[in-house]
Amino acid sequence: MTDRPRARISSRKQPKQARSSELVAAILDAAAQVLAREGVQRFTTARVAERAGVSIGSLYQYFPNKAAILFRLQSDEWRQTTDMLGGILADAQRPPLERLRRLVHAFLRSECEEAAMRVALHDAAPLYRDAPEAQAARASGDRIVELFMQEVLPSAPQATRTLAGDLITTTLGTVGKQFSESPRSLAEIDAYSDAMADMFCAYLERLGCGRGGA
Amino acid sequence: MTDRPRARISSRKQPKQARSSELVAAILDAAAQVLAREGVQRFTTARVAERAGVSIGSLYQYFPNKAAILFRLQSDEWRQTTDMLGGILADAQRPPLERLRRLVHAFLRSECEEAAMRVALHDAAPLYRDAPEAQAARASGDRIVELFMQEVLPSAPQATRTLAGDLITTTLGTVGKQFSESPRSLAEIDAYSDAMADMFCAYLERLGCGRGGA
DNA sequence: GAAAAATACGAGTAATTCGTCGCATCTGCT
DNA sequence: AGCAGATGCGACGAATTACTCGTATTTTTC
Repeated sequence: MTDRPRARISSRKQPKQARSSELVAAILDAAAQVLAREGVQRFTTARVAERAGVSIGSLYQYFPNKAAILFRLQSDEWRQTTDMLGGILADAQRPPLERLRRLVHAFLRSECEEAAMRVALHDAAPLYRDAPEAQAARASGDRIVELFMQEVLPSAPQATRTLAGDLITTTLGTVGKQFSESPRSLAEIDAYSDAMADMFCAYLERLGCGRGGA
Repeated sequence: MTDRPRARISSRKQPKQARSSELVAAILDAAAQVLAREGVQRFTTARVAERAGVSIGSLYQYFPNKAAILFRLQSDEWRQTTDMLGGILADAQRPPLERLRRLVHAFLRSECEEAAMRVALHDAAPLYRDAPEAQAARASGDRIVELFMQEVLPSAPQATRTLAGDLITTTLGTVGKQFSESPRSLAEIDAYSDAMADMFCAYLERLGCGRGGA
Protein backbone atom coordinates (compact mmCIF):
# COMPACT_ATOMS: atom_id res chain seq x y z
CA MET A 1 0.00 0.00 0.00
CA THR A 2 3.04 2.24 -0.29
CA ASP A 3 3.74 2.87 -3.88
CA ARG A 4 0.89 2.04 -6.24
CA PRO A 5 1.40 3.41 -9.74
CA ARG A 6 -0.06 6.88 -9.74
CA ALA A 7 -2.40 7.22 -12.68
CA ARG A 8 -2.53 10.44 -14.65
CA ILE A 9 -5.97 10.29 -16.09
CA SER A 10 -6.74 13.77 -17.30
CA SER A 11 -7.10 14.12 -21.02
CA ARG A 12 -4.14 14.90 -23.24
CA LYS A 13 -5.66 16.85 -26.12
CA GLN A 14 -9.16 17.77 -27.18
CA PRO A 15 -10.22 16.71 -30.67
CA LYS A 16 -10.93 19.81 -32.78
CA GLN A 17 -11.70 18.39 -36.16
CA ALA A 18 -14.35 15.89 -37.12
CA ARG A 19 -11.95 13.11 -38.01
CA SER A 20 -10.25 13.17 -34.63
CA SER A 21 -13.58 12.95 -32.84
CA GLU A 22 -14.39 9.89 -34.88
CA LEU A 23 -10.99 8.52 -34.00
CA VAL A 24 -11.63 8.90 -30.30
CA ALA A 25 -15.01 7.25 -30.72
CA ALA A 26 -13.44 4.41 -32.65
CA ILE A 27 -10.88 3.89 -29.92
CA LEU A 28 -13.49 3.76 -27.18
CA ASP A 29 -15.57 1.38 -29.21
CA ALA A 30 -12.62 -0.87 -29.88
CA ALA A 31 -11.57 -0.68 -26.24
CA ALA A 32 -14.95 -1.96 -25.12
CA GLN A 33 -14.72 -4.83 -27.58
CA VAL A 34 -11.21 -5.79 -26.62
CA LEU A 35 -12.13 -5.67 -22.97
CA ALA A 36 -15.17 -7.86 -23.45
CA ARG A 37 -13.52 -10.41 -25.71
CA GLU A 38 -10.06 -10.67 -24.24
CA GLY A 39 -10.30 -9.62 -20.62
CA VAL A 40 -8.10 -7.16 -18.73
CA GLN A 41 -4.99 -9.27 -18.91
CA ARG A 42 -4.93 -8.97 -22.69
CA PHE A 43 -6.21 -5.43 -22.83
CA THR A 44 -3.24 -3.61 -24.35
CA THR A 45 -2.99 -0.28 -26.09
CA ALA A 46 -1.62 -2.00 -29.19
CA ARG A 47 -4.60 -4.32 -29.44
CA VAL A 48 -7.06 -1.50 -28.95
CA ALA A 49 -5.38 0.59 -31.63
CA GLU A 50 -5.29 -2.31 -34.04
CA ARG A 51 -8.96 -3.16 -33.56
CA ALA A 52 -9.88 0.50 -33.96
CA GLY A 53 -7.93 0.60 -37.22
CA VAL A 54 -5.82 3.40 -35.81
CA SER A 55 -2.13 3.73 -35.16
CA ILE A 56 -0.73 3.46 -31.70
CA GLY A 57 0.64 6.96 -31.96
CA SER A 58 -2.77 8.43 -32.65
CA LEU A 59 -4.19 6.66 -29.64
CA TYR A 60 -1.63 8.30 -27.39
CA GLN A 61 -2.51 11.71 -28.74
CA TYR A 62 -5.89 11.60 -27.02
CA PHE A 63 -5.28 9.31 -24.07
CA PRO A 64 -2.28 9.91 -21.82
CA ASN A 65 -2.06 6.23 -20.88
CA LYS A 66 -3.88 2.94 -20.78
CA ALA A 67 -5.66 3.62 -17.52
CA ALA A 68 -7.24 6.72 -19.03
CA ILE A 69 -9.03 4.61 -21.63
CA LEU A 70 -10.37 2.26 -19.01
CA PHE A 71 -11.40 5.10 -16.76
CA ARG A 72 -13.19 6.78 -19.62
CA LEU A 73 -15.19 3.62 -20.30
CA GLN A 74 -16.03 3.29 -16.63
CA SER A 75 -16.90 6.92 -16.37
CA ASP A 76 -19.33 6.72 -19.27
CA GLU A 77 -20.94 3.70 -17.65
CA TRP A 78 -21.33 5.52 -14.38
CA ARG A 79 -22.91 8.56 -15.93
CA GLN A 80 -25.33 6.47 -17.91
CA THR A 81 -26.31 4.45 -14.84
CA THR A 82 -26.74 7.38 -12.48
CA ASP A 83 -28.87 9.19 -15.04
CA MET A 84 -31.15 6.21 -15.33
CA LEU A 85 -31.42 5.62 -11.60
CA GLY A 86 -31.92 9.29 -10.88
CA GLY A 87 -34.82 9.34 -13.33
CA ILE A 88 -36.51 6.39 -11.68
CA LEU A 89 -36.14 7.71 -8.14
CA ALA A 90 -37.41 11.16 -9.10
CA ASP A 91 -40.77 9.87 -10.40
CA ALA A 92 -43.00 11.47 -7.78
CA GLN A 93 -46.12 9.71 -9.08
CA ARG A 94 -45.32 6.34 -7.57
CA PRO A 95 -44.89 5.41 -3.92
CA PRO A 96 -41.24 5.38 -2.82
CA LEU A 97 -40.83 1.67 -2.28
CA GLU A 98 -42.26 0.89 -5.67
CA ARG A 99 -39.72 3.25 -7.17
CA LEU A 100 -37.03 1.39 -5.29
CA ARG A 101 -38.26 -1.90 -6.66
CA ARG A 102 -38.23 -0.55 -10.19
CA LEU A 103 -34.76 0.76 -9.61
CA VAL A 104 -33.49 -2.63 -8.54
CA HIS A 105 -34.98 -4.26 -11.62
CA ALA A 106 -33.58 -1.63 -13.95
CA PHE A 107 -30.17 -1.80 -12.38
CA LEU A 108 -29.83 -5.55 -12.55
CA ARG A 109 -31.04 -5.62 -16.14
CA SER A 110 -28.53 -3.00 -17.14
CA GLU A 111 -25.73 -4.77 -15.29
CA CYS A 112 -26.45 -7.95 -17.21
CA GLU A 113 -26.24 -6.20 -20.55
CA GLU A 114 -22.69 -6.11 -21.81
CA ALA A 115 -21.82 -8.18 -18.79
CA ALA A 116 -18.49 -9.32 -20.21
CA MET A 117 -17.29 -5.78 -20.67
CA ARG A 118 -18.47 -4.69 -17.25
CA VAL A 119 -16.85 -7.59 -15.49
CA ALA A 120 -13.56 -6.91 -17.22
CA LEU A 121 -13.90 -3.24 -16.44
CA HIS A 122 -14.37 -4.12 -12.82
CA ASP A 123 -11.30 -6.33 -12.97
CA ALA A 124 -9.42 -3.28 -14.21
CA ALA A 125 -10.40 -1.22 -11.18
CA PRO A 126 -6.94 -1.43 -9.59
CA LEU A 127 -5.62 0.53 -12.55
CA TYR A 128 -7.71 3.60 -11.91
CA ARG A 129 -9.29 3.12 -8.51
CA ASP A 130 -6.97 5.53 -6.75
CA ALA A 131 -7.47 8.36 -9.21
CA PRO A 132 -9.20 11.40 -7.68
CA GLU A 133 -11.58 11.63 -10.62
CA ALA A 134 -12.94 8.21 -9.76
CA GLN A 135 -13.74 9.17 -6.20
CA ALA A 136 -15.47 12.36 -7.26
CA ALA A 137 -17.65 10.41 -9.67
CA ARG A 138 -18.85 8.12 -6.91
CA ALA A 139 -19.93 11.00 -4.70
CA SER A 140 -22.49 12.37 -7.14
CA GLY A 141 -24.57 9.20 -7.00
CA ASP A 142 -24.69 9.35 -3.23
CA ARG A 143 -26.57 12.66 -3.17
CA ILE A 144 -29.46 11.22 -5.19
CA VAL A 145 -29.81 8.40 -2.71
CA GLU A 146 -29.65 10.75 0.26
CA LEU A 147 -32.67 12.65 -1.06
CA PHE A 148 -34.60 9.46 -1.56
CA MET A 149 -33.80 8.28 1.93
CA GLN A 150 -35.07 11.53 3.39
CA GLU A 151 -38.35 10.91 1.64
CA VAL A 152 -38.80 7.31 2.74
CA LEU A 153 -37.45 7.68 6.28
CA PRO A 154 -38.29 11.27 7.24
CA SER A 155 -38.47 10.61 10.96
CA ALA A 156 -35.36 8.48 11.34
CA PRO A 157 -32.21 10.05 12.72
CA GLN A 158 -29.71 11.30 10.17
CA ALA A 159 -27.10 8.70 11.05
CA THR A 160 -29.50 5.81 10.56
CA ARG A 161 -30.63 7.19 7.23
CA THR A 162 -27.11 7.60 5.92
CA LEU A 163 -26.09 4.17 7.06
CA ALA A 164 -29.14 2.53 5.53
CA GLY A 165 -28.66 4.41 2.27
CA ASP A 166 -25.04 3.40 2.13
CA LEU A 167 -25.90 -0.22 2.83
CA ILE A 168 -28.56 -0.34 0.13
CA THR A 169 -26.40 1.41 -2.44
CA THR A 170 -23.44 -0.81 -1.73
CA THR A 171 -25.55 -3.94 -1.78
CA LEU A 172 -27.15 -3.02 -5.06
CA GLY A 173 -23.81 -2.25 -6.66
CA THR A 174 -21.70 -5.10 -5.41
CA VAL A 175 -24.33 -7.82 -5.51
CA GLY A 176 -25.37 -6.66 -8.96
CA LYS A 177 -21.80 -6.91 -10.13
CA GLN A 178 -21.40 -10.39 -8.74
CA PHE A 179 -24.78 -11.48 -10.10
CA SER A 180 -23.95 -10.36 -13.61
CA GLU A 181 -20.74 -12.34 -13.72
CA SER A 182 -22.68 -15.42 -14.71
CA PRO A 183 -24.93 -15.34 -17.76
CA ARG A 184 -28.56 -14.89 -16.66
CA SER A 185 -31.95 -15.39 -18.23
CA LEU A 186 -34.57 -12.68 -18.01
CA ALA A 187 -36.58 -14.79 -15.57
CA GLU A 188 -33.57 -15.15 -13.30
CA ILE A 189 -32.94 -11.45 -13.39
CA ASP A 190 -36.52 -10.68 -12.40
CA ALA A 191 -36.55 -13.26 -9.64
CA TYR A 192 -33.31 -11.98 -8.16
CA SER A 193 -34.42 -8.37 -8.48
CA ASP A 194 -37.62 -9.13 -6.61
CA ALA A 195 -35.75 -10.90 -3.87
CA MET A 196 -33.38 -7.98 -3.48
CA ALA A 197 -36.22 -5.46 -3.54
CA ASP A 198 -38.07 -7.54 -0.95
CA MET A 199 -35.06 -7.40 1.27
CA PHE A 200 -34.66 -3.65 0.93
CA CYS A 201 -38.35 -3.00 1.49
CA ALA A 202 -38.56 -5.23 4.54
CA TYR A 203 -35.55 -3.40 5.96
CA LEU A 204 -36.83 0.09 5.24
CA GLU A 205 -40.32 -0.64 6.50
CA ARG A 206 -38.94 -1.96 9.74
CA LEU A 207 -36.75 1.11 10.11
CA GLY A 208 -39.75 3.32 9.38
CA CYS A 209 -41.70 1.42 12.06
CA GLY A 210 -45.10 1.12 10.42
CA ARG A 211 -44.91 4.24 8.32
CA GLY A 212 -43.98 2.48 5.06
CA GLY A 213 -45.24 3.49 1.62
CA ALA A 214 -46.09 0.59 -0.72
CA MET B 1 -14.31 -14.10 -23.09
CA THR B 2 -12.73 -16.40 -25.66
CA ASP B 3 -9.23 -17.09 -24.67
CA ARG B 4 -8.39 -16.27 -21.08
CA PRO B 5 -5.05 -17.68 -19.98
CA ARG B 6 -5.76 -21.16 -18.67
CA ALA B 7 -4.27 -21.50 -15.21
CA ARG B 8 -2.65 -24.74 -14.17
CA ILE B 9 -3.00 -24.54 -10.46
CA SER B 10 -2.36 -28.04 -9.19
CA SER B 11 0.75 -28.40 -7.13
CA ARG B 12 4.07 -29.25 -8.72
CA LYS B 13 5.82 -31.18 -6.00
CA GLN B 14 5.13 -32.09 -2.40
CA PRO B 15 7.72 -31.03 0.14
CA LYS B 16 9.27 -34.10 1.77
CA GLN B 17 11.92 -32.69 4.02
CA ALA B 18 11.55 -30.16 6.77
CA ARG B 19 13.50 -27.43 5.02
CA SER B 20 11.29 -27.49 1.97
CA SER B 21 8.14 -27.21 4.07
CA GLU B 22 9.64 -24.17 5.71
CA LEU B 23 10.47 -22.85 2.29
CA VAL B 24 6.88 -23.17 1.13
CA ALA B 25 5.69 -21.48 4.30
CA ALA B 26 8.18 -18.68 3.78
CA ILE B 27 6.97 -18.18 0.23
CA LEU B 28 3.33 -17.98 1.25
CA ASP B 29 4.20 -15.59 4.02
CA ALA B 30 6.21 -13.41 1.69
CA ALA B 31 3.49 -13.55 -0.93
CA ALA B 32 0.94 -12.21 1.53
CA GLN B 33 3.27 -9.38 2.45
CA VAL B 34 4.10 -8.45 -1.12
CA LEU B 35 0.44 -8.52 -2.02
CA ALA B 36 -0.51 -6.28 0.87
CA ARG B 37 2.30 -3.78 0.44
CA GLU B 38 2.66 -3.58 -3.32
CA GLY B 39 -0.71 -4.57 -4.78
CA VAL B 40 -1.39 -7.04 -7.59
CA GLN B 41 0.28 -4.99 -10.28
CA ARG B 42 3.63 -5.34 -8.57
CA PHE B 43 3.07 -8.86 -7.32
CA THR B 44 5.77 -10.77 -9.20
CA THR B 45 7.36 -14.11 -8.58
CA ALA B 46 10.76 -12.46 -8.35
CA ARG B 47 9.62 -10.07 -5.63
CA VAL B 48 7.99 -12.85 -3.64
CA ALA B 49 11.11 -14.99 -3.86
CA GLU B 50 13.33 -12.10 -2.85
CA ARG B 51 11.20 -11.20 0.16
CA ALA B 52 11.06 -14.84 1.19
CA GLY B 53 14.85 -15.01 1.00
CA VAL B 54 14.55 -17.81 -1.50
CA SER B 55 15.67 -18.21 -5.06
CA ILE B 56 13.24 -17.92 -7.91
CA GLY B 57 14.07 -21.45 -8.99
CA SER B 58 13.08 -22.89 -5.64
CA LEU B 59 9.81 -21.07 -5.79
CA TYR B 60 8.98 -22.69 -9.10
CA GLN B 61 9.70 -26.09 -7.67
CA TYR B 62 6.64 -25.94 -5.45
CA PHE B 63 4.33 -23.64 -7.39
CA PRO B 64 3.75 -24.22 -11.09
CA ASN B 65 3.10 -20.57 -11.77
CA LYS B 66 2.22 -17.23 -10.25
CA ALA B 67 -1.52 -17.86 -10.21
CA ALA B 68 -0.99 -20.93 -8.07
CA ILE B 69 0.51 -18.83 -5.29
CA LEU B 70 -2.39 -16.41 -5.36
CA PHE B 71 -4.90 -19.22 -5.47
CA ARG B 72 -3.26 -20.91 -2.52
CA LEU B 73 -3.53 -17.72 -0.48
CA GLN B 74 -7.17 -17.31 -1.46
CA SER B 75 -7.87 -20.93 -0.76
CA ASP B 76 -6.46 -20.71 2.75
CA GLU B 77 -8.58 -17.63 3.37
CA TRP B 78 -11.69 -19.41 2.21
CA ARG B 79 -11.12 -22.44 4.38
CA GLN B 80 -10.46 -20.32 7.41
CA THR B 81 -13.57 -18.25 6.83
CA THR B 82 -15.92 -21.15 6.13
CA ASP B 83 -14.70 -22.94 9.24
CA MET B 84 -15.42 -19.91 11.36
CA LEU B 85 -18.84 -19.28 9.86
CA GLY B 86 -19.78 -22.92 10.01
CA GLY B 87 -18.97 -22.94 13.71
CA ILE B 88 -21.14 -19.95 14.41
CA LEU B 89 -24.12 -21.22 12.45
CA ALA B 90 -23.96 -24.65 14.07
CA ASP B 91 -24.31 -23.30 17.62
CA ALA B 92 -27.71 -24.82 18.39
CA GLN B 93 -27.97 -23.03 21.75
CA ARG B 94 -28.90 -19.65 20.29
CA PRO B 95 -31.90 -18.71 18.18
CA PRO B 96 -31.16 -18.73 14.44
CA LEU B 97 -31.38 -15.03 13.79
CA GLU B 98 -29.03 -14.27 16.64
CA ARG B 99 -26.56 -16.69 15.12
CA LEU B 100 -26.94 -14.86 11.85
CA ARG B 101 -26.22 -11.56 13.54
CA ARG B 102 -23.11 -12.96 15.18
CA LEU B 103 -22.04 -14.32 11.85
CA VAL B 104 -22.31 -10.94 10.20
CA HIS B 105 -20.27 -9.31 12.93
CA ALA B 106 -17.61 -12.00 12.81
CA PHE B 107 -17.39 -11.88 9.05
CA LEU B 108 -17.01 -8.13 8.80
CA ARG B 109 -14.41 -8.09 11.53
CA SER B 110 -12.41 -10.78 9.80
CA GLU B 111 -12.69 -9.02 6.46
CA CYS B 112 -11.26 -5.86 7.96
CA GLU B 113 -8.27 -7.67 9.33
CA GLU B 114 -5.49 -7.84 6.78
CA ALA B 115 -7.71 -5.74 4.57
CA ALA B 116 -4.87 -4.70 2.28
CA MET B 117 -3.98 -8.28 1.47
CA ARG B 118 -7.59 -9.28 0.94
CA VAL B 119 -8.31 -6.39 -1.36
CA ALA B 120 -5.27 -7.16 -3.46
CA LEU B 121 -6.20 -10.82 -3.48
CA HIS B 122 -9.60 -9.88 -4.77
CA ASP B 123 -8.00 -7.74 -7.44
CA ALA B 124 -6.08 -10.81 -8.50
CA ALA B 125 -9.24 -12.82 -9.03
CA PRO B 126 -9.02 -12.66 -12.84
CA LEU B 127 -5.82 -14.68 -12.60
CA TYR B 128 -7.42 -17.71 -11.01
CA ARG B 129 -11.18 -17.16 -11.21
CA ASP B 130 -11.69 -19.62 -14.05
CA ALA B 131 -9.79 -22.45 -12.41
CA PRO B 132 -12.00 -25.44 -11.56
CA GLU B 133 -10.52 -25.65 -8.07
CA ALA B 134 -11.88 -22.18 -7.32
CA GLN B 135 -15.42 -23.10 -8.26
CA ALA B 136 -15.34 -26.27 -6.20
CA ALA B 137 -14.20 -24.30 -3.17
CA ARG B 138 -17.15 -21.96 -3.43
CA ALA B 139 -19.66 -24.79 -3.47
CA SER B 140 -18.72 -26.15 -0.05
CA GLY B 141 -19.75 -22.95 1.69
CA ASP B 142 -23.14 -23.03 0.06
CA ARG B 143 -24.14 -26.28 1.73
CA ILE B 144 -23.68 -24.83 5.20
CA VAL B 145 -25.96 -21.97 4.32
CA GLU B 146 -28.56 -24.28 2.82
CA LEU B 147 -28.86 -26.14 6.13
CA PHE B 148 -29.26 -22.91 8.03
CA MET B 149 -31.94 -21.72 5.69
CA GLN B 150 -33.90 -24.92 6.18
CA GLU B 151 -33.87 -24.25 9.87
CA VAL B 152 -34.97 -20.65 9.72
CA LEU B 153 -37.48 -20.99 6.88
CA PRO B 154 -38.80 -24.53 7.20
CA SER B 155 -42.17 -23.83 5.62
CA ALA B 156 -40.98 -21.75 2.66
CA PRO B 157 -40.76 -23.40 -0.76
CA GLN B 158 -37.36 -24.71 -1.74
CA ALA B 159 -36.87 -22.14 -4.49
CA THR B 160 -37.50 -19.23 -2.17
CA ARG B 161 -35.12 -20.62 0.40
CA THR B 162 -32.32 -21.12 -2.08
CA LEU B 163 -32.78 -17.69 -3.56
CA ALA B 164 -32.82 -16.01 -0.17
CA GLY B 165 -29.76 -17.95 0.94
CA ASP B 166 -27.91 -17.00 -2.19
CA LEU B 167 -28.87 -13.37 -1.79
CA ILE B 168 -27.72 -13.23 1.81
CA THR B 169 -24.49 -15.04 1.12
CA THR B 170 -23.68 -12.88 -1.84
CA THR B 171 -24.56 -9.70 0.00
CA LEU B 172 -22.42 -10.63 2.96
CA GLY B 173 -19.47 -11.48 0.76
CA THR B 174 -19.54 -8.65 -1.72
CA VAL B 175 -20.61 -5.90 0.63
CA GLY B 176 -18.08 -7.07 3.16
CA LYS B 177 -15.37 -6.89 0.55
CA GLN B 178 -16.34 -3.41 -0.48
CA PHE B 179 -16.71 -2.28 3.12
CA SER B 180 -13.23 -3.46 4.03
CA GLU B 181 -11.59 -1.54 1.21
CA SER B 182 -11.56 1.56 3.39
CA PRO B 183 -9.92 1.49 6.79
CA ARG B 184 -12.59 1.12 9.48
CA SER B 185 -12.79 1.67 13.20
CA LEU B 186 -14.26 -0.97 15.47
CA ALA B 187 -17.30 1.19 16.04
CA GLU B 188 -17.90 1.53 12.33
CA ILE B 189 -17.59 -2.19 11.88
CA ASP B 190 -20.15 -2.88 14.57
CA ALA B 191 -22.57 -0.27 13.27
CA TYR B 192 -22.37 -1.60 9.75
CA SER B 193 -22.68 -5.18 10.93
CA ASP B 194 -25.81 -4.35 12.86
CA ALA B 195 -27.33 -2.57 9.90
CA MET B 196 -26.63 -5.54 7.68
CA ALA B 197 -27.95 -7.99 10.24
CA ASP B 198 -31.07 -5.85 10.65
CA MET B 199 -31.62 -6.03 6.93
CA PHE B 200 -31.20 -9.79 6.80
CA CYS B 201 -33.44 -10.36 9.80
CA ALA B 202 -36.19 -8.09 8.51
CA TYR B 203 -36.07 -9.95 5.23
CA LEU B 204 -36.11 -13.43 6.73
CA GLU B 205 -38.84 -12.63 9.22
CA ARG B 206 -41.02 -11.29 6.47
CA LEU B 207 -40.39 -14.41 4.41
CA GLY B 208 -41.20 -16.57 7.40
CA CYS B 209 -44.40 -14.58 7.95
CA GLY B 210 -44.44 -14.17 11.69
CA ARG B 211 -42.51 -17.33 12.56
CA GLY B 212 -39.18 -15.60 13.28
CA GLY B 213 -36.74 -16.65 16.01
CA ALA B 214 -35.01 -13.76 17.80
C1' DG C 1 -2.66 27.95 -53.74
C1' DA C 2 0.65 28.31 -50.04
C1' DA C 3 1.69 28.59 -45.23
C1' DA C 4 0.35 26.94 -40.85
C1' DA C 5 -1.86 24.05 -37.81
C1' DA C 6 -3.83 19.78 -36.69
C1' DT C 7 -3.78 15.06 -37.19
C1' DA C 8 -2.04 10.49 -38.25
C1' DC C 9 1.54 7.23 -38.45
C1' DG C 10 4.42 3.17 -36.76
C1' DA C 11 9.21 1.68 -36.10
C1' DG C 12 11.83 1.78 -32.19
C1' DT C 13 13.18 1.95 -27.02
C1' DA C 14 13.52 0.67 -22.45
C1' DA C 15 11.61 -1.85 -19.05
C1' DT C 16 9.37 -5.70 -17.04
C1' DT C 17 7.64 -10.14 -16.94
C1' DC C 18 7.28 -15.33 -16.36
C1' DG C 19 9.32 -19.45 -16.25
C1' DT C 20 13.39 -22.90 -17.52
C1' DC C 21 17.57 -25.43 -17.07
C1' DG C 22 21.97 -26.93 -15.86
C1' DC C 23 24.62 -27.14 -11.93
C1' DA C 24 25.76 -26.74 -6.85
C1' DT C 25 24.60 -28.08 -2.27
C1' DC C 26 22.40 -30.52 1.39
C1' DT C 27 20.21 -34.68 3.93
C1' DG C 28 19.25 -39.17 5.18
C1' DC C 29 20.70 -43.77 4.96
C1' DT C 30 23.67 -47.76 4.89
C1' DA D 1 32.48 -42.22 4.71
C1' DG D 2 29.97 -42.31 0.57
C1' DC D 3 26.15 -42.37 -2.34
C1' DA D 4 21.59 -41.10 -4.31
C1' DG D 5 17.99 -38.45 -4.28
C1' DA D 6 16.01 -34.22 -2.67
C1' DT D 7 16.54 -29.48 -2.52
C1' DG D 8 18.31 -24.96 -3.72
C1' DC D 9 20.26 -21.69 -6.85
C1' DG D 10 20.16 -17.62 -10.22
C1' DA D 11 21.74 -16.28 -14.85
C1' DC D 12 19.31 -16.43 -18.95
C1' DG D 13 15.80 -16.71 -22.88
C1' DA D 14 11.72 -15.34 -24.92
C1' DA D 15 7.89 -12.75 -24.81
C1' DT D 16 5.20 -8.84 -23.82
C1' DT D 17 4.45 -4.28 -22.47
C1' DA D 18 3.64 0.96 -22.35
C1' DC D 19 4.83 4.78 -24.45
C1' DT D 20 7.92 8.33 -27.49
C1' DC D 21 9.41 10.83 -31.37
C1' DG D 22 10.53 12.22 -35.88
C1' DT D 23 8.09 12.25 -40.05
C1' DA D 24 4.21 12.08 -43.35
C1' DT D 25 -0.38 13.45 -44.43
C1' DT D 26 -4.56 16.00 -44.17
C1' DT D 27 -7.30 20.06 -43.05
C1' DT D 28 -7.87 24.91 -42.20
C1' DT D 29 -6.74 29.63 -42.85
C1' DC D 30 -5.53 33.56 -45.42
